[in-house]
Parts: sequence; C-alpha cells; structure tokens
Amino acid sequence: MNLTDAKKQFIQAWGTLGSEWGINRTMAQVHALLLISPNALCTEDIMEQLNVSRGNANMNLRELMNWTLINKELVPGDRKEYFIAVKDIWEIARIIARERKRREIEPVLKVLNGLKVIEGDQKDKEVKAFTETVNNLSNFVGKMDKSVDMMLKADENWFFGTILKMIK
Amino acid sequence: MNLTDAKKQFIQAWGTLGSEWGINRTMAQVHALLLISPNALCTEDIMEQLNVSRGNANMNLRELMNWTLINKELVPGDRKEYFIAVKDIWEIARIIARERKRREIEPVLKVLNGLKVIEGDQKDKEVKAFTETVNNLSNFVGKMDKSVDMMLKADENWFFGTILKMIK
DNA sequence: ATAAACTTTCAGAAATAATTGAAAGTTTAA
DNA sequence: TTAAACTTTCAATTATTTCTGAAAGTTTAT
Repeated sequence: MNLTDAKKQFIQAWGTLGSEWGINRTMAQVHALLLISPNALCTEDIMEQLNVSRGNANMNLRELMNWTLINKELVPGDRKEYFIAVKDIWEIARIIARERKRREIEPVLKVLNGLKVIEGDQKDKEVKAFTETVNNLSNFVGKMDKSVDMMLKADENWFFGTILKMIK
Repeated sequence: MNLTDAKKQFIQAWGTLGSEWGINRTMAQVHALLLISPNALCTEDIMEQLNVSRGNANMNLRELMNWTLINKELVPGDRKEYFIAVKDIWEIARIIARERKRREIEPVLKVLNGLKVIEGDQKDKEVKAFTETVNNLSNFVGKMDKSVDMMLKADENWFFGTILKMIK
C-alpha cells in the first residue's frame, strides 16, 4: 500500500474510533492527521487535507489544545499558528484517561455517593434493591477511579510490565 | 431524599454516562431502571416509567439482550415477557468490557496491523513518521487488548486486589 | 493610523441519530 | 380455526449534533 492511501485509512479508522468513544469524529481525524505528520501543520493544511471548513478546523484544533493532545508551534518569520501533536503514545493515553475520568467517572461517582442514603424502610424490597445497587456501583466505580489514578502516576513499562505479567 | 426522586436521578445519571460512551441514552436508562428493580419488568412497565414508545422500548430491550446485560424471565400464567438485569457489578463490567473490546479495540488493531508495512523510502520523513506512529500505536493497542483479556478471565477480588495494591 | 494576515464566532444549513406509532407479524388458548 | 395477546418492524417525524462560511475580531508590520 502507498503512503497516501495508508494515511487515508488511518485517519478514517481513528475517526471511527473517536465517534464510538463519544468524541467528535473530525476532532479525532485532525488528531490522526497531526499524529502522522512529521512537522507542524497550520489551519489551512488541515482544511485542505480533511476537506473541512475553517470554522470546523478551528474549533477542533482548539478542542485538541484543551485536551493538551496538541501544541502550538511558532515558525519564525511566519504569522500563522502551526500545530503539532504529542507523539508519545503513553503520554497520549494518560491525557485521554485523565480527560475521560474527569468527564465520566467523577460526575457519576458524585451522583452515586449522593444517592447512598435514602429515606424509607430498609425492609421494603424496592428500597433495599436500590440501596444495594447504588452501594455496589459506588464501590466499583470508586475502585475504577483509583485504578485510573494509579495509571496516571505510573510509568508505562512498569504498568504494562505488571499487568501483562499477571496474564502468564 | 425519597426513593422516587433517587430513582429518577440514578436513571438520569446512567443515561448521561451512556451517551458519553457512545451508547444510546435510552438503552442506558432502561438498563438503569432494571438494575434497581427488585423484580422483572415488562415492556409496558418500561414504557410507563421512562415515557418512551413501544418501539423504542422494544428495540432497546433487544439490544440489552444482545449485550447479555438483561435476561428474559417467564412468569407462569402470563404471556408477557419480563426482563431482569444481571445484578452482579463485576459481571456487568466484564460484559461491557468484552463488548467494547469487540467494537472498539479489535477493529482498530486490525487496521493498524494492515498499515504496518507500506511502500516507499524509509528515509522519507513522511514515511518514517507514519510507520513509527502506526507501529507504536499497534504495540500499545495490542497491550490494551491483552489487558482486557486478562480482566475478562480474572476474578474481581484478585484483579482489584492486585491493581489497588500497586498504588500503596 | 491602517491595511493585510490571521483567528474566532455563530446563525443557519446539513447530516446523523433516535423516536414514534400504527400496521404487520407471531404465538397461544380455547 | 380464530381472535385475543403480545412482539416486531419500519416509514415518517423529531431531536441532536456537527459543519459551514461569511462577518467580526485580533494582531502585527509598516
């Protein structure tokens, strides 16, 4: 396969993955494009290569900046902004884990903890079933949260080293 | 807080989490409702409690059956189908992990592996950057895949026991 | 100052996804 | 049979998300 087709397939695949994750498809595609670019690209480059409008390109670049998945790069003697992606996969994984924890795990944990104590007779099976499920979930999600924290602090080799060793 | 409000909040929170995951909001809400119900519910119950149409209720119940997150329960002397959720949180986690692995990790891994070898001069920086990113990603996603496999085989206490011990 | 170069915003348009509800299909009891 | 009870389907509608592009905003060089 040639580079041009391979790039297209990669960008396409990354975009699909993104949307299955609840991440904007174009944002994922912009990310993919920058991931495989040896040098920084400007808004125009993105617009051309992905066939998207200026507004769309701009918005998704900002969002990727918010996630800290990409950085601005200033080219001396050029007024345009250029963007370059974080290339270290473990760093990318940590950024995504951090962001998803913040958006998904933490708010749910907060709600669950707020629902732990409810009024009513604990002998009522409705009340009992509710309390039990909420407690079990809160306990489980809490452990997930802690596990992600650990991953965020850990070093890649140690993390996968330990995890994958368990498999054997 | 009283049970009725607590239920509503729980269903709402679970629905939001679902849509952040790329899972149909109503499917997540039906799941939430069944999770906290001490007994099996029928389509009518779901329609009433969530204010959704018959078609919608039916489709999402089927989808939850596909995921194996809920089961049919037959009530003797009643022709209706009743549904009851898997209540064990670890079992639920495994089902979701299995399904997301199948839908997200596996297809991407397949594409990545197909892109590992491309034509062109390895000294060309475009080619080099592409190959490097694809190889790194493929390696990383492969490890994720293996890690999920391990989790699927493991027992909850052992899994979190080991993971959380690492944190200390 | 001001004009060119560049970035951001945002109302409307387009695309995508979810939902409805009635009709068609299926099963069961008598 | 057949008719009632129940489930499934799907075309049309509604809701939600994403995208466009032109206008407004900002920065920089002269």
